[in-house]
Amino acid sequence: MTVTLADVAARARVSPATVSRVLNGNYPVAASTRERVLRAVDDLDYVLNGPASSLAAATSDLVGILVNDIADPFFGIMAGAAQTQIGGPGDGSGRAGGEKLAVICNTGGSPERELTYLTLLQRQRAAAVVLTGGAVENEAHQAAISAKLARLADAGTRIVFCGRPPLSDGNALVAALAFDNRGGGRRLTEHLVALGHRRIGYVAGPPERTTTRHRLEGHREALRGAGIEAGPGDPGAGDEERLTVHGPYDRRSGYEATLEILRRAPDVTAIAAANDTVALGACAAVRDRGLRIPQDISVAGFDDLPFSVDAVPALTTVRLPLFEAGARAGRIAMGKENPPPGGIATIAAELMIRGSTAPPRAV
Amino acid sequence: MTVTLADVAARARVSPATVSRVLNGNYPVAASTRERVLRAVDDLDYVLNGPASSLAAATSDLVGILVNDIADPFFGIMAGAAQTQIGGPGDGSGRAGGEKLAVICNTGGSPERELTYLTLLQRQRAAAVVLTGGAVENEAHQAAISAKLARLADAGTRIVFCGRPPLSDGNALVAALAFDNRGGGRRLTEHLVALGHRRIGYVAGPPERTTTRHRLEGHREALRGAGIEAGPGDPGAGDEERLTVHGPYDRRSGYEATLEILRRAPDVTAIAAANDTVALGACAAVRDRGLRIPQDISVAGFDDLPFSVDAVPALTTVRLPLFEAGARAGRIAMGKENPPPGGIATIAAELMIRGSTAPPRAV
DNA sequence: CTGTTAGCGCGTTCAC
DNA sequence: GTGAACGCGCTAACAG
Repeated sequence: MTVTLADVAARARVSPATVSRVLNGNYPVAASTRERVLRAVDDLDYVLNGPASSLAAATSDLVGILVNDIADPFFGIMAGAAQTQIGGPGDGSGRAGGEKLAVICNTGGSPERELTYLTLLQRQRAAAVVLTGGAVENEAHQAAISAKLARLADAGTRIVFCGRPPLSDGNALVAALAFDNRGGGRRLTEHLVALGHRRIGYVAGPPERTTTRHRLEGHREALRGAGIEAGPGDPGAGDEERLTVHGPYDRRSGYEATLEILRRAPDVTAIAAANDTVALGACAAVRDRGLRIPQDISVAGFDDLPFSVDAVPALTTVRLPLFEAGARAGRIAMGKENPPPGGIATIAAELMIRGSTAPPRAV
Repeated sequence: MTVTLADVAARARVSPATVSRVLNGNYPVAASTRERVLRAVDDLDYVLNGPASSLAAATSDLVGILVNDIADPFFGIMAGAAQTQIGGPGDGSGRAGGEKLAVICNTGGSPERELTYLTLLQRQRAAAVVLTGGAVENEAHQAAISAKLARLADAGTRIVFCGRPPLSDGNALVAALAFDNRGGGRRLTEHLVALGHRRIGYVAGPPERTTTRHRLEGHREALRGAGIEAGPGDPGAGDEERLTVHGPYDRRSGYEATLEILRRAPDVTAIAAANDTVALGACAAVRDRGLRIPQDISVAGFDDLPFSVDAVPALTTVRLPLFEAGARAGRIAMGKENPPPGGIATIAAELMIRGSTAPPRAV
């Protein structure tokens, strides 16, 4: 029923091995023979049997890209960029030569699903795996992931982190491209402080995520640097806790967290959000409370997603080179580019000052 | 080096066949034996060899989801929703039983890459393929896609369209979930007309996309219905052409197209955009020209992506149930739900009236 | 440069 | 309920 390599070989009057060789292109074959084979392939509409090929060669052309939430452009941009480097441009014939199959797997932020996907990719003997975005900070889970990655690496799967900090256990098999979330968070809050803000609300992400923690740490660093954050026992101690509200990385959470902050501390003059999506929700909450941005309250985000520049007023935020990072991760996964020295690169974050932040109202 | 079924069998003191049977669970096995086998699996950290398994069984657990642009939440939402139905919740062990591997493939809107991905999926003997979003209206390409899908279906791959119109050649092997883009476009423009608008600019998508065409057709239908669009020869004929500008589905294109429309026809009182992302660019352009929304110019979008409600003013748009449609497509692909009667279902679009549209200024 | 020969690891008949 | 044997379709040594 289905046409096999042998059928092609018969039609081209060559041996199966020769057909395999022209298809994989890794071996010298006479031009005339190759011609004949290719014609037979087209005539018969032959498509390689992937599983058989993978079994025999002990490798597959599958590359997995894991993301927390594919509906979030933060991940979509990185994953799409990685795919451009992996999938290859195609040759327009749809014949698909030595192309890799770059596929995106959506974990929904669940550690279990992340592990399941890794197992599935391991089962497929994936050529490489790219893990994007913040990790969940749970020791058991981290250990499980690390162990799983070690086995994958062992089996020849290349592992790349993108926008994700290196494993805490120093697993050296992994190349990591980490964003400077802490530095970005710090510079953002320094900017707010420089404008004159002293009471700054912070809408944080889910508490167990590395991204959340690093951005928040940067924020606090800046407060401490400005002498704003009080130590325990000082008057005003605990303020920083009161002004920080955690929640998922979505619009609604930003909306509600901001209302909560405004309730707890009506005198805040600025809100920093853990990412742009959340910041949008924060803006809505601020406006619904009848306050103007930035005259009454400044709002800032993080990531610089495409829509942020179109917010009204345009969102002050921290730009992460998502596309570039994704593309680079893709190239490393393909072996087209060397991993960074030491296996770890920190990618700079750039402060983008726009209209949503301004000096606080004179009191 | 790598542990195989035989190793597990040896450790459990059973035959390889028995191990295979407990792993696939489709065969009666004594409880005590199964117990022993599973323990051996865990002890040895055994992971099934996917390619070998697929080769022997002539099926694979791969399900492909094709999208035009994964950085666009329009696709991210649908693809993520489909994956929730396909990937299964996992059992928390990371062991991965009979799970399918749902993977997203980003075509970047290129017909060639679409074809290449289909070939790659065919090569992997994918269990199902979900194609999302508008198709490219090129006869040669349509035919190629249709032929390819026919072969896939032939090989037992289930095919589902999601937010994509059925094949024009009536390929009946495909279940199609189509959005009512035409009806949505019509109702949106009817809304503008009802507000009193007569000169309405239209920022269309790429001309070769079905989505673009259907939405535009709906728009024109509404104009004609209101007696606004003139026939050829009438005074004002060609206006509708002059007021329509095509471009990619991105923010920048919306910005530039809007500037162009404003240049061509400074008297337009409303701009309808082909989608929300484009509408955001349109809003920016309108504002940069010193015009207010909606007092001077109304702006409307399409899709009702999550950020649209947070635009200022909130965007009037047409809601498409992206998540629900994606999930349903996923279920059909898994065989958990029957295809719609006749293989085709049209999914309704709902007009969402918000602050960005209002009656035109009295002249 | 090309053909021949052996498996790759598992699912699936068959027997028992 | 379990084991033995065969073959899925292809690649990777070898020869030649």
